[in-house]
Amino acid sequence: MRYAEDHKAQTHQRILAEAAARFRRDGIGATGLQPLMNALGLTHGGFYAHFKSKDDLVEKALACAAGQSRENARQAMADNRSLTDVLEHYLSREHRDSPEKGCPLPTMAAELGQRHQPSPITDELITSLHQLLAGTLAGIDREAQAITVVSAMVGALMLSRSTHDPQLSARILDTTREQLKKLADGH
Amino acid sequence: MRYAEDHKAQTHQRILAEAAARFRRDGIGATGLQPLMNALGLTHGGFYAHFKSKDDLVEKALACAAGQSRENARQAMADNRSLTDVLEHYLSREHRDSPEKGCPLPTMAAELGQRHQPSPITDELITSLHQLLAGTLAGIDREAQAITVVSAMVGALMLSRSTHDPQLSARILDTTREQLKKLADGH
DNA sequence: TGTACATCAGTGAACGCGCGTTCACTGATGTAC
DNA sequence: TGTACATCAGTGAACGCGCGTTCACTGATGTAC
Repeated sequence: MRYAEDHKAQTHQRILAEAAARFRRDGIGATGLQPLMNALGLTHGGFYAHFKSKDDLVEKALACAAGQSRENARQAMADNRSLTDVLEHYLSREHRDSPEKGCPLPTMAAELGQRHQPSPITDELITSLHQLLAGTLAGIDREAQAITVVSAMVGALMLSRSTHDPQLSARILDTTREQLKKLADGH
Repeated sequence: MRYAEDHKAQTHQRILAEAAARFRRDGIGATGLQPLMNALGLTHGGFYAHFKSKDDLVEKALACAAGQSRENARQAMADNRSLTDVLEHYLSREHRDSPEKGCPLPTMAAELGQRHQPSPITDELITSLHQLLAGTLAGIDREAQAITVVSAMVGALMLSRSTHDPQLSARILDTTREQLKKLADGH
């Protein structure tokens, strides 16, 4: 069959979106191309009409997820959103339970460090989070505090996902969130 | 050849130690049994004389690494070590650059959350860190602060390993360390 | 002292499987004449 | 209007590879008689 003019571009985007979701949910190594394509109703052979290799997909899917993250950050800064707002979103049950829609760092940071050819996207992701948080803080220490808050946010989310004990998971999430909120009024 | 009486037990321990190192350095999924055994001068077939399966090894190697961690924590508490001491050890260049000898959480936490049959060892690791940090803090908030500090420590170490930019890596490590030290004198 | 046998940590070929990747092909459509 | 051809997104068999796992075997030693 002949397809609509933008059909291939649409398929390309669908692969990208599905990959961005799976990489964030399962990690890069645990995500196979065959299951990914099948989930979209396609066969695996067609993949290479869209991407040079799995590595190419990783790069582009990460850029896609990072773009969403950066857009979120931009929006939050434009809205002049508070530290409390950001924390209540990042350290929420929803974010913990839907990694496929959230921040790539808690699931992927460990794997990204091991990649042979490093990409600047990891750094951009981290620094865009640093900037977002610095925007919610005040005082001469705000940049240093922002770095610490980001470390705590990413760490807490990862740890709250790592345990199968619902109580421990909730305690990490809730306690870290409430403790970090205290930084809002100039510590 | 006939071996010394404890020869097999020694080999068992060597496999365990090598696995505990590789899991922490490369992650579980990226660690193959064949390369692991070859690194010890053995062939892969012999593995199953020592462990039921890779999953069995993961469980026992994690218990081994967690035991070291717990022993570290016990020692630190017995020595009445300060928050500064703990932070300078955990958020050091050495710890960042030698994951195979350090805390399993920054490398493995994301993978551990995905495991089919959960083990209590992840939780024990996290709570033993919580207790260690609570011991270095004072005030009514010390337990809550301990949870936040552990999140920040694990997050900062993972993020400092995830970037290939030495400056960003050092900034995350140093800034988080110095910021967290401020909690020592009752915030 | 010498021979036959038991022990057992480790060997290495083989298994099925899923991975990333390649490629000749399909088949519905648009275009040319 | 009808036929031949070009297009091209997607198909699916096949590739080599490393994985976890199994198992018949090796070969140096200790033991029995």
